[in-house]
Amino acid sequence: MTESTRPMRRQDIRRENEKAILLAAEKVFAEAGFGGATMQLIADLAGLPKANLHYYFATKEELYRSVVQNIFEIWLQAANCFDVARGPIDGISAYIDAKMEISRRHPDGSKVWASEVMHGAPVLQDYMESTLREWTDGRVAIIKRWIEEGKMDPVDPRHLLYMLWATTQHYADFGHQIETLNGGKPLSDRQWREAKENIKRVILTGIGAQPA
Amino acid sequence: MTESTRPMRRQDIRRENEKAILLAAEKVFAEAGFGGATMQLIADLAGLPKANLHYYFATKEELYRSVVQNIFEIWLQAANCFDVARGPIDGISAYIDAKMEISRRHPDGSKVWASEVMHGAPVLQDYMESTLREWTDGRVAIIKRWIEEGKMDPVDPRHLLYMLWATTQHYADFGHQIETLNGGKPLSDRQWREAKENIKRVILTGIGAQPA
DNA sequence: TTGCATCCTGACCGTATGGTCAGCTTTCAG
DNA sequence: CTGAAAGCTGACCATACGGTCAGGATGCAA
Repeated sequence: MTESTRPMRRQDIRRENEKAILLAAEKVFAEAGFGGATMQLIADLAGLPKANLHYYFATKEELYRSVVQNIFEIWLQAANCFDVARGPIDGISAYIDAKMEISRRHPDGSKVWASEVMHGAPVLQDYMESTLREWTDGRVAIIKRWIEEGKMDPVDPRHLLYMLWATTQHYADFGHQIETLNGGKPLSDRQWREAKENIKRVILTGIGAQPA
Repeated sequence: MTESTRPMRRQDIRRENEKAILLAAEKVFAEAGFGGATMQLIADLAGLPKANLHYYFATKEELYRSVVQNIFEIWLQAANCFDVARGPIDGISAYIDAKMEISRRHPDGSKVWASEVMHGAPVLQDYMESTLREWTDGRVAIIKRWIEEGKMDPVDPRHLLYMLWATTQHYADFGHQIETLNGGKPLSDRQWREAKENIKRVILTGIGAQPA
């Protein structure tokens, strides 16, 4: 393909192919769902023969699992913004920004994750019961503290988190709908900025967030 | 099956079978996605031989289309609450209640709709470009009027609508995640009430809604 | 009762898909 | 240079799926 350069090292080959496959898989799984995706389609998009996919990922399930895990990592990383913050304005603003950026940059990943959860999390149930639960409990504790410190109104922390997740992910998962309602065009830079601002403003005002 | 009663009328047979098939299909499509769903599974769940499905619905696509259209109808009906209202507090409250009720009563339908949109609305693109667009434009106009009349802060109407959709549908589409984080149990009546109240409170406060 | 339209279904078919494998080429340590 | 390990792939296979169909069962109008 792009190889007019010298032959690649073994290591590089492995890394590049896995990356290409995962990227292609993410897109195909997002567009067609697990059931609708075919190894052939993924192979074509990755520019590899189908048999080569099975050399790197034994089964379709294994490949799918890798894709979903990748998303989950990214998803969790957005949490950092939350922790460092001194109060709801900092923390929630940063979290919304981070999650909106994920929705914009990794819409396919977001869709695969949504699909996985919608279908009852067949591969990631264990993650949800361990990692996700811990993560959520941690954030709930932070929000509770903010409430106790009078930094925001007494809103149920869980429902607030759901609201944050829902609102930000919507821009990825329902991106096609938004695009259609936007005259068939993707949101512009300006529109993305407006979206973020609107969400932040409504939610921060809505919970009565006070400057730290 | 349940027929210890007299033979059914033709009309009834048709209606009941179509209903059973659509219900089963909704569930299977929701759980497995279009690609993952099989006619055999739907047939089993509906308690009918597979061939009988094809007597009522020629193809899998046709059956799917019927399911998605059904959802879309329900979805649009929730709009009425919006129209009758005098101001944002009435209108948005009622809309949130209606959509939350849909999320609770028709989670499968909601998932199928979400799936359809996530995959680029292959069957319902035309609907989105006509009916949905008109509906949205109408609601945007109403919200704009409310803003002009000083009944709420100048929030971008579209992003507000997305926020309403996202937040309410989240409880259906990501119901499994919420359930997992709720200790593996479905939300109780009380928790559903709390969810509604939280959403309404945050959003109505967030947009600075004034009593009509 | 009769005739017909509707309703039903087991058996079947072509295709597409996930996965396998034997054997090839390429890299690289010693 | 050499041999073994890693990487690659066309051809193949079993299965499962959507869809068909011939013919039987059933409701119903006349």
